[in-house]
Amino acid sequence: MSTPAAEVSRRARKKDETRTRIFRAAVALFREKGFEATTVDEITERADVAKGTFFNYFPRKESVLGYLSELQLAEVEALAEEMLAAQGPVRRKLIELLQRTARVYEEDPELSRFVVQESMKRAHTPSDDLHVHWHRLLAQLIRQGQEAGEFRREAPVDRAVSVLGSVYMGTVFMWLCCRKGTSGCEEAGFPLREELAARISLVLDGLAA
Amino acid sequence: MSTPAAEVSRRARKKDETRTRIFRAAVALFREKGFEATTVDEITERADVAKGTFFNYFPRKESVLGYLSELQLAEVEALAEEMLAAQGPVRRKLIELLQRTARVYEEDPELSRFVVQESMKRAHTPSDDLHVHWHRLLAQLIRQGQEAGEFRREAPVDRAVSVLGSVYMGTVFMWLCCRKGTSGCEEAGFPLREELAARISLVLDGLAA
DNA sequence: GTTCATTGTTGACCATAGTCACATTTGGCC
DNA sequence: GGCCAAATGTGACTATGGTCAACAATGAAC
Repeated sequence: MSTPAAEVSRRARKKDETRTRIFRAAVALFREKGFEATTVDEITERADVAKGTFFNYFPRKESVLGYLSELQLAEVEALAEEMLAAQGPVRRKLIELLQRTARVYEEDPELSRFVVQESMKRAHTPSDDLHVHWHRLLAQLIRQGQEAGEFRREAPVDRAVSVLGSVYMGTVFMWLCCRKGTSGCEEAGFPLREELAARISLVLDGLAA
Repeated sequence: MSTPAAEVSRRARKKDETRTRIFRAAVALFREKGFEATTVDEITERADVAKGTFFNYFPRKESVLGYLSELQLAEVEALAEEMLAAQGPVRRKLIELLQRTARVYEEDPELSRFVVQESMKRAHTPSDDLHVHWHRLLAQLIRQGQEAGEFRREAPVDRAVSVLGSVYMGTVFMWLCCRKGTSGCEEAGFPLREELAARISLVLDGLAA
């Protein structure tokens, strides 16, 4: 073919395969022995590539976590569109969206702690496409609420998104750090989805009397 | 003396001196060349101690940042007490407290980014005395607001503190990442104290109509 | 099938955070 | 002063994340 073979040239395929192999090996090891305890050497050994190859695909060890959260966010994107299109009070849709998004962390909280930490580092750099997109989706939902007369129109949408985002991230991260079994926390922590709903409700209703 | 010499034995003094010398050298270097670009070797060289000594006082390079934020928080503590005792609407006191607390980050935003990042890592572990204390101070202020009839009594104090804390941290961190000159952000960012006040107000008044 | 630029792979190499067994200092006790 | 246990200091050493110059595979053009 003389065209650049729209993403299916042998090269592109091999490249994708290699990235996936490295990614899979890395995540598997992270789950088995923890993020910090896993070395890049172990990852490349399991993925059957040289060490240098790892850094061709992921500039830093932590970048694997970034890629993981990209995949996770992609899954949630469909959900967000669904919520935007759904009927019913925006308040309920907002809370349900965030609750269902948070579910992914419940699968592997230990690893998620590092994923979220990495996310937070990048979350606020305006050049991060991932979070810009997420921000935009939330913004649409808020605007929907304003148009429906459910939310106050004076509140700037961007500010509202930032506040809700902070509360979402803060809640998730606290839950990840406070679960039973986490070092420095023997007590049972709190139920993530319930607390998330409660805190978002608090923001919606306001603390003032 | 036969008593343990209430913290002023020669040993204790020397220990303190050494810790301070290491701390000062570290912070000076962080400001000069950035946190990541500074090596532990450089720090110990400037402080005139062996490398191992550094790790006697700070288990990890990042711990220096933790100690720095302890010192900063201690300064702010007096301010918090002052606010608790002051007259006037709790809303205003709360906003002023957070605004004035945030000021410390404006002095050296570049370094503060790492300080705050480190803080966030520890912020949510229940065993961190520093943040427990901060949490308690905020809680007292909120309770004051409830008793004055300014804040809703149904809202659990702990939840309110967590929400306000998340918004505070999120705002500060976003500002630190989005200032003019930060990589990936040419635009001017936003004025920290104004945005902080606006977001806290949003939480107090609620987003719902 | 030969050539060649481009893209991808490799592993020896480097920098540095963090460890540890040993040396030194301290201060209480006789 | 001389002794000792505990606290503190030391720097050679290790482990590991990350770099890079050389090398190999690829595929387009002829």
